[in-house]
Amino acid sequence: MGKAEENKQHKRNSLLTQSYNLFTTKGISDTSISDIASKAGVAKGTFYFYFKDKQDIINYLIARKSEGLLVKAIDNLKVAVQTNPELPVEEKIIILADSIITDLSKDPKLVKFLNRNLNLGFYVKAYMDESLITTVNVQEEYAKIINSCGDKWRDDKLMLYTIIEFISSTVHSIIVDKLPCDLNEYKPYLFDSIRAIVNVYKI
Amino acid sequence: MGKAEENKQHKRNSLLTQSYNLFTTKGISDTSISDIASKAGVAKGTFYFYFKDKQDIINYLIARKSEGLLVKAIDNLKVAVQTNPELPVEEKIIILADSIITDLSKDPKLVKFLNRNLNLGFYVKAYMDESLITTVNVQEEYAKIINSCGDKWRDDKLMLYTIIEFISSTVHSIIVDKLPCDLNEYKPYLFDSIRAIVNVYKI
Amino acid sequence: MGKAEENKQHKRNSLLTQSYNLFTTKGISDTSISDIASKAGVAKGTFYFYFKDKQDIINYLIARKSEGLLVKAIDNLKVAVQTNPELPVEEKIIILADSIITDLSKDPKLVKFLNRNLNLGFYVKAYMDESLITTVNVQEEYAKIINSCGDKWRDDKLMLYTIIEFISSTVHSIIVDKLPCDLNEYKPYLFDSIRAIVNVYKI
Amino acid sequence: MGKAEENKQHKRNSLLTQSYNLFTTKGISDTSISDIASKAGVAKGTFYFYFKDKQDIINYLIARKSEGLLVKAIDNLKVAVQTNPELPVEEKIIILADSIITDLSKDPKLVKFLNRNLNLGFYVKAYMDESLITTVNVQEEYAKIINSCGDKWRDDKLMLYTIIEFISSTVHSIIVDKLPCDLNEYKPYLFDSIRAIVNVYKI
DNA sequence: AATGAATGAGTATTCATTCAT
DNA sequence: GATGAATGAATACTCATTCAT
Repeated sequence: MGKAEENKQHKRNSLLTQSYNLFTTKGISDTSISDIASKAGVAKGTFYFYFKDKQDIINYLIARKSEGLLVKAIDNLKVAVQTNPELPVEEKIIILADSIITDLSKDPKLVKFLNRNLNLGFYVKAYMDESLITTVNVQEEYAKIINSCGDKWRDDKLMLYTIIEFISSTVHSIIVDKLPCDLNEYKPYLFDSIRAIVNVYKI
Repeated sequence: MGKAEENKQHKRNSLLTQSYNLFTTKGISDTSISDIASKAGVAKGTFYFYFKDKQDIINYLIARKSEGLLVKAIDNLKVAVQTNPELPVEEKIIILADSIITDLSKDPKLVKFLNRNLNLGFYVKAYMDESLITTVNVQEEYAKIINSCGDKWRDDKLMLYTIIEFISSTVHSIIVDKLPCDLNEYKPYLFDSIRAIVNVYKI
Repeated sequence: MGKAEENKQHKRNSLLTQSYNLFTTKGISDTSISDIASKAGVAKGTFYFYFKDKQDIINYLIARKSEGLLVKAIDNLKVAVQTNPELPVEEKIIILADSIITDLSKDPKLVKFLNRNLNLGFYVKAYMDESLITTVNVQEEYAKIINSCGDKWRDDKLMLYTIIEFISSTVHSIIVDKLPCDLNEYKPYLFDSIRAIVNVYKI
Repeated sequence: MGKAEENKQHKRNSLLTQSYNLFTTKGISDTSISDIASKAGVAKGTFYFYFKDKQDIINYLIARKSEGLLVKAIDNLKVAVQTNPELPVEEKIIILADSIITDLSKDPKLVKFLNRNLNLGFYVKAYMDESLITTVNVQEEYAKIINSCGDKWRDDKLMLYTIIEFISSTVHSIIVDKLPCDLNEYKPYLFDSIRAIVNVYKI
């Protein structure tokens, strides 16, 4: 990567970082492109050199942020497996879910920003390649985990979709609106529900 | 209700109906108050006599539409119970869910409009009273159904919350984006998952 | 016309007048809607209440201005006819043409603004009714003049179209660019040409 | 011409060709320098190496296109003269006019692009030399034709100016707006009018 | 209760042009 | 000769909201 290319990456990153800050503090619709550009220290037109429009940068951010959560969850799982190699799949998935939920609960602004769109980071390829340095292929990693045990599945992709949707939607109201109850109160139900869903997909 | 009062209700209804049509065809952000007023045949200023702003009318619409779904589901359940009085709770809930999902699948524009906010129609009281003629108290009815059987629950409200979030989030992507699979393909998994979740909440 | 209606007409007129001044001094594309609104003493949004966009107000102006020329030419002809009632058609048309050309030569900015679009004021009905107070129907008047004599025509409307195009295009370069010669030098040729064209259309 | 020089000419030509395509399909004001550069396969900055700005390239195009029409008309006339050497001037001019009109009627986009500016190709020297390979001096050729006969003229240049303006303005509306009548219907009047104008300039 | 004229802040977006490489 | 990243001024247009009638 030449010096010019480095500089481009740097500006692009600055736009992503600053826009995320503005989106989560002022709100998406109250953040103008002008705001973003000036916070990032570039001219307004420069924004349009790097991103098509506001939705474009939002999509990159969702991808980036949700992939971050998913990658960190995998890392946490790997550690847990080292100390306890014989974990059943359900418990592996619970560990993943717990990692994600814990991170989200620490960052309500992120929850609000993702707005039940966690799945976008998992499924929508379009926004992943360019913005991320990670070489981890998230989908592949999750497939590995699910299929590393002796269990057979009715449809493993559908199970993952279901669980991610389940987590991101139930947790959203609880973290953002603190309704209908506290997260800690909800967690046991949530984890039991996840275990139950996993069992539905087992043959 | 005097003639004047009737006229007011009529205008209010016209605003609600026409705004829903515009929201679902042009999209919410591409629909202006001006559009709504002119379609409803009233002056722009009149809109503000009936509703605070755009979000206000949206909330009334979500309440109206989702309550409609929930009420219809109860009706369908009542019919089913008449022919089969000994239905277990799980199956009652499946009948409710099936009614809601079937209605949603027939009306993708409604799904898009509700945008995973089905719960709003269930929980947010504020927008219910004025806009609806129904005298059915939805929450009460659901409580009755769940507790009409011998089963005891760890937390019946939380169960309902969980199931409604679960349905509205998983079904949203499937109906709107037709991803990751077809609704008919997903239904068996969905119903099995609901049954599993119900069991989680049983003592 | 109520007071409110009068006020509206006044604002509309102010927008037309001020925009014409700006268009002819700064040029059309260098005049912004903002400029027009502020000169007319109204808010930017108010411009859009009266006119669709810049082209809309331009069309009204062209109609207004070119109709003005055509109406004045008729008036001049009427005077000439009073002193000399037996004028042949050719000479009547020359008097009309002379009136138009004389007015144009006194106002090069108008020539530039009309930009060979004199015909628009004659043919395009859409922009005439609202902006003009005149009750003179220009087209009808011209038809009367042409058919007031014993002559028969192959196609009187086509003749008029031809002559107006002829005048507005040849005179444009001469007045705006002062090329290829002076207007006074060109006039005899122009008038002879008009007479010749008139003869072409006589049966 | 060295290889580098050839390459330059090639790029210049590409810019001219591609900009003409864009101007006539998207319209002049909806075509940006960026569009032109990318279609021509060069960088944005390169455009400015070859042309001053948008108007500059437009002028070259008008010159190129209208000179093309005028040159082709001369060729057609030469052929006609071979079979019929005793043609009177009027008819020679009609042959030229017919050639130009026929070409224009086949290419309404060109008519729209030239926008009554046919004369630019005839008179404005500035844009002729560089862009054209033709060694034909159009003005000279036309002078030759007009003076090849026994006739004497009051002012031959003015006649030519008048006729070209006359053709380009009347034909413009007819081809672009299809108003006030069809070209074929108009042609006899047009040709008769041209003959009449020619006679006006004869001594 | 209803109107609709008026507001003017606000925003996205474009684009010609420059200049360091 | 060529590039394309960067600029930032410029502009059209929208729209929620108000308020005198």
